[in-house]
Amino acid sequence: MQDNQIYDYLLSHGVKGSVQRVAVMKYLLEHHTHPSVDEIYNDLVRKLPTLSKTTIYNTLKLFVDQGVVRMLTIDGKNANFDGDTSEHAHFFCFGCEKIYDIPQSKTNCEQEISLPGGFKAEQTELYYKGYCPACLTKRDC
Amino acid sequence: MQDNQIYDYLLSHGVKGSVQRVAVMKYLLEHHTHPSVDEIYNDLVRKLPTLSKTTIYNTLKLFVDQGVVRMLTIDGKNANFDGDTSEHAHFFCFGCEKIYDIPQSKTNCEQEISLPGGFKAEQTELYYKGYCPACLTKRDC
DNA sequence: GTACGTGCAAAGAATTTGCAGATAA
DNA sequence: TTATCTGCAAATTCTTTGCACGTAC
Repeated sequence: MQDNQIYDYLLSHGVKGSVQRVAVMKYLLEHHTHPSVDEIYNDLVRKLPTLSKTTIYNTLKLFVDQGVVRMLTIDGKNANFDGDTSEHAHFFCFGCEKIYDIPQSKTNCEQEISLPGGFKAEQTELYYKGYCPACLTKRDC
Repeated sequence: MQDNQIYDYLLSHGVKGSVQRVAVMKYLLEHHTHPSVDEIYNDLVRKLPTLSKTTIYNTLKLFVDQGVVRMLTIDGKNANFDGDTSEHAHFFCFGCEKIYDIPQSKTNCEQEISLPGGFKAEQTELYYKGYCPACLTKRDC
């Protein structure tokens, strides 16, 4: 994906671009690994040697506030980030500690409807935790 | 609720009791406020002046591992704890930053079924985020 | 007396803040 | 120019660890 496409993508979400911001957004669009701040930083600092972790924090906070990126708190330790804002759930594997995308249809979880008592949800996060197929095989259970 | 009932409740979940453990469990059963480590500590230290925050951490970790307590990572900052392990979702209000319980029926979210590709979920967490009725009124929207 | 629980102090890790220099419109 | 963005260093906060003492069976 071209940098100027990403620049426009950010602009359309109310975020002014910069070399660093485009790099972070590009990273999230190309890596569906739900990276942590550290992972993003360690990968990007090779291409942008002067990059600072503060900038990663600033950038991700901005992206999350503008709704360009989702923050996941599934692993209980670090925050993880997802450039895919379409409706889907996440699965955290206790074995390999990776986060997997899980399709989430209205049929699977009708989350918009029927919140009682006037609660109004702007976001929904559905987290599953357990063992992924590969780790299940290793453990024989 | 009597301390010895709580002692037995813990024992039935494989946790040996102690003054501190019973106090923490009692606190969680009596306060449905989804408290953080600090809130639990600050309240309990008045009754148990020698109480240490390390003990709260140790105790909660033990409880979560044994499935007596649920850990919530909904607020993105601190961990919160819930002594109610029955199936229900949580709602985090951006205004008052409180966590509310939300009924979660199979109809609302059929989470056990149909995880694709052999994923096997042991836990499910459904988080809503938005504004609670009181905060919605204040903001007029 | 042996194993386990508790609590202090220190260490470690993650994130935020203050501010000065760099950059872009 | 003028506002905004970046990045360093320090500060803060949250959580974990190591270890000595206490407690219970």
